[in-house]
Amino acid sequence: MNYSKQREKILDTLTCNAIHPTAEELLEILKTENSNIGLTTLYRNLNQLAQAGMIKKIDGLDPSAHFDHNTHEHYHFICKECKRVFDVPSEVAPDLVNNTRMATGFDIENHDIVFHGVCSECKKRKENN
Amino acid sequence: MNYSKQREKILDTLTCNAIHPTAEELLEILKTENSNIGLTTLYRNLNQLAQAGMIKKIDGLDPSAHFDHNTHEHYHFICKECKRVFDVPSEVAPDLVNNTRMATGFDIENHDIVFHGVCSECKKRKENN
DNA sequence: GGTAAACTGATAACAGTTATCATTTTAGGT
DNA sequence: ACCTAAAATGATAACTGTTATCAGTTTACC
Repeated sequence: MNYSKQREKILDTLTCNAIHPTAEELLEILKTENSNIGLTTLYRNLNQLAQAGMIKKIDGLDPSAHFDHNTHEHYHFICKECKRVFDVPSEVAPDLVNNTRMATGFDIENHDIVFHGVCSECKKRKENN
Repeated sequence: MNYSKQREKILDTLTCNAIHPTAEELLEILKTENSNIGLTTLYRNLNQLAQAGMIKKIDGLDPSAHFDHNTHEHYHFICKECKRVFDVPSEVAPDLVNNTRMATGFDIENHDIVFHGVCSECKKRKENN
């Protein structure tokens, strides 16, 4: 993998915008920063960075994939009201991989957990109405 | 929700083919059983059944969604070799929802876990080569 | 400085899914 | 049974997110 100006910018922008953006959302942010990166280039680099383990691709949230600069083990919660994506610490599922390896006998290389529900802010807002 | 011949057939076929098929796969199975159900009808009914809690929609496996007649709490493992989808019992993650509720303060309505790796059969096959 | 490999980005294609809508089926009341 | 309104069908067209193509540009290394 060679250096590229665009890839550096993409990684920077994702790191500074820890909101788990989709590719489209990231493109918008880049535009507002006067970085007109082509859509193909964006997708290509996001996939390359994910493959290299430098970012994480989150599937199963929307039709569209979200991207996360945080590569440490953690999970995700999506609020069905405001659609924001929140991090969930991996401690909520201790021994998950070991338990699953024992239960199934399979080699587990990675796993994702996605929670759906209502976040604190939206819960509060709904109660006040 | 009114009765419909097509919906009954779709639910039956999904129940008798517990392989977590995609919509396209299910359509193929239906065709071999001489049930020519329209693609739109299939998608509409799968979504309706999922909404009604009679089946489960599994996202985050492929680009395409898979469908599961088993609505009891359980998780999924997809083998990156043979692409088959296996069930994982929910006991591998005890107290997951409670822990997450405590850690985040959010209302959790549902959650999914997807494991990726290599299943026993494929592991064996690879070792013999 | 030259060259091979890697990268860009506009365009076109593609896959999975949903909207549209005229026709048919279902279910409940008279 | 019949009438009617609501629900369901399915062919077609549209839409969304993503990837392939490919000529031109940039990178890295001898």
